Amino acid sequence: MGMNQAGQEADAHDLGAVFRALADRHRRSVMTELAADHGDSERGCNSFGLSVSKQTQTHHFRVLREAGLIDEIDYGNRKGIRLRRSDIERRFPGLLALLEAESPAGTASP
Amino acid sequence: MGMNQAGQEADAHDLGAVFRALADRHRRSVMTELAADHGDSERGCNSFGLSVSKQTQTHHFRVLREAGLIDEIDYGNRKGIRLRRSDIERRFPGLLALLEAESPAGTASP
DNA sequence: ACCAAGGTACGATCGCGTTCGTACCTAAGG
DNA sequence: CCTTAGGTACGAACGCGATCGTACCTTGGT
Repeated sequence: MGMNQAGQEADAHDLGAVFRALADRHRRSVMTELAADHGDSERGCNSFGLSVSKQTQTHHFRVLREAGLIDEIDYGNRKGIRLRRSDIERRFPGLLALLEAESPAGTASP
Repeated sequence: MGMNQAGQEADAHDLGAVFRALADRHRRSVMTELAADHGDSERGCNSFGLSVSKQTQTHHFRVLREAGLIDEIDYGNRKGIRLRRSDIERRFPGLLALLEAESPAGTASP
């Protein structure tokens, strides 16, 4: 029983925390990628190509989690990142669309 | 001819600048009030009740202007603040709705 | 002309967030 | 068991942004 879904924040009540989270370049790029993937597949935290140390990555993902934007699934020695799409859409409708529009493939939709 | 509409930024190209601008408590309260006023009336910069010095107010309004969120109309010894609603809606549809939802009177609509 | 009110420019301070170094933990594999 | 890979905890350094003090400018009133 070492595995749990530790870390889920109750909710993103605070729009300020969300804006502060999205003010950072790296965190915004993570959210942009997540928002663009409508399949909401679970991602590894190395799959974002962040050019910072792993300690800093830990910091950034924590900020995103505490803002209620992502879930971090703890597998012990691995970590899964999942977008809290439905929660975000409920509290802040349109926010993910703003991020998706910033995606490199944002306007490319056959 | 001392009066001009000095200071209009071309546009809010950068979503990062917008999020950074809205990350601050005082600037966000200004934008919340502006977003809630659908009449888009011109406001004086003292009408927001910001609890900071006037130098700091100058700073905050400049950040909002440089992010493309407001226009500052220069009357010489007075200043007018106006929301760039149509521009914001075009570039970042839904953003003002997010802010308006945070308004104290957000859900109160007769 | 003078003065008061509102605003800006420049500079300094100060706190917070980002970043990384070191050390430690956990699971998977030889 | 030991090693390796991924992740976290703690703490320090660094930079940037928020804030204000001082000084100066502009307009309107007296």
